[in-house]
Order: sequence, then C-alpha cells, then structure tokens
Amino acid sequence: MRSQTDWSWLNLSTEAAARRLLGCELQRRMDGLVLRARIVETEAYDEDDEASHAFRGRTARNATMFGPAGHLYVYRLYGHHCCNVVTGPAGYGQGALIRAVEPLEGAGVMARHRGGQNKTVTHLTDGPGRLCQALAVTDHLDGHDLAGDPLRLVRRPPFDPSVVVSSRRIGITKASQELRRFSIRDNPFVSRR
DNA sequence: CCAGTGATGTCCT
DNA sequence: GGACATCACTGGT
Repeated sequence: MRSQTDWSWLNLSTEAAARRLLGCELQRRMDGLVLRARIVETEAYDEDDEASHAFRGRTARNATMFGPAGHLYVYRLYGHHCCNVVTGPAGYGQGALIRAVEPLEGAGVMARHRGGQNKTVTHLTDGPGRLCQALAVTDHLDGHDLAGDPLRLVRRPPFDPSVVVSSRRIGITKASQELRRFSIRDNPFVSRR
C-alpha cells in the first residue's frame, strides 16, 4: 500500500532534506492523547558519508534508510533509541537524525516518559536518545510510515534561513569535520555543545 | 570527566 | 556460533 502522504518534499539532497525538516512537527498519538513537538536540530547522514550507518551498505539494521522517504529509521545505541527521518530517493541510503525537538503539547507526559513522577527532568527533549524517550519512540517504530498514527510527521513552513546554523556533528569520530548538523539559532531546546 | 549500556558488525573457528 | 570491538548516547561526578 502506498503512503497516503506525498513525501516528494523530502526528495532532496541529504543536507537540504535535513534542513527542510527543521520546523516540521512530530505528532505522537498514544493512550488517547497527542504529544506534539517541533524539530529544531538535525544531522545529515547518507551512504556516501563515512560516519553513516548506510556507508557500508544495506544490513538488517539499516535497511529502512534505503527505503522510501517519510519513514522512520530507529536504531539502538548504548541502550538508547535514536531515530532518523528517511529522506531522498528509495534505493539510496539517506536520512536525517533528529537530535532535538521543542515540545508543543504534552510536555508533562514527555517528562513522565523521561524520568518518572518525582524526579525533575532537566533535559526533556535535547538529544536523540532523550527525545525518543520523551515521545516513546522505540524500535517497534522502525520502518513506520510517518503519514499516520501512531507517529506522524507534519510539514511546516521552513524557518528563515538566517536562523539556521550549520555545524559539526556530535558524537562521531569519522567525517567529524563535515558541517552536517543543522539547528535553530538560540533555540533553548537545541543541545548545548 | 567517565562509567554504564546492549545491539550490531566483523572476523575467527 | 562465539569472541571482541565499535558506537549518530545519557546521567551523575
């Protein structure tokens, strides 16, 4: 079955797609409620990039990256989950790691997902593992078409290019000088690093 | 700063 | 199948 959403707006170069996702919204529906968050930090990865999971070709883990745009690639790292929005043409491994989001609705529930009741949560959604925790994204959503429930990606107007900063990616050793991280200037939910 | 973390990939029997 | 290294991270010092 084809996606009911037209994902052609994500059919861009890896960098352009990672930039375009800034400002777009993730809507998580669960337990009869909705969590909404705006993407404020991404990183570009593709199969020609030494730092990318896709660099050494398709495997069981990264297969989603080689599929069609608009699907979610979820993987585990150090016991945490991280997620990418798959971009570009199917057949070419490409995606944007979501590094930080800004809560729009349901921040209380996100905090509960993150830390439980009594604990004060300081870093709610800044960091790829943290936002997956906040939005209850686990590997059961790997390969999910973001057209619909339980997790939807909603296109939003782009930020003004003047507020988008590109910088070096975080936590990688290979190709670490590449400016493939994109974030919103002075946004408090962007990770401090 | 660094320990914990657990799946995955690679190379070897 | 098994041993070992690697790793797009987090949280508490």
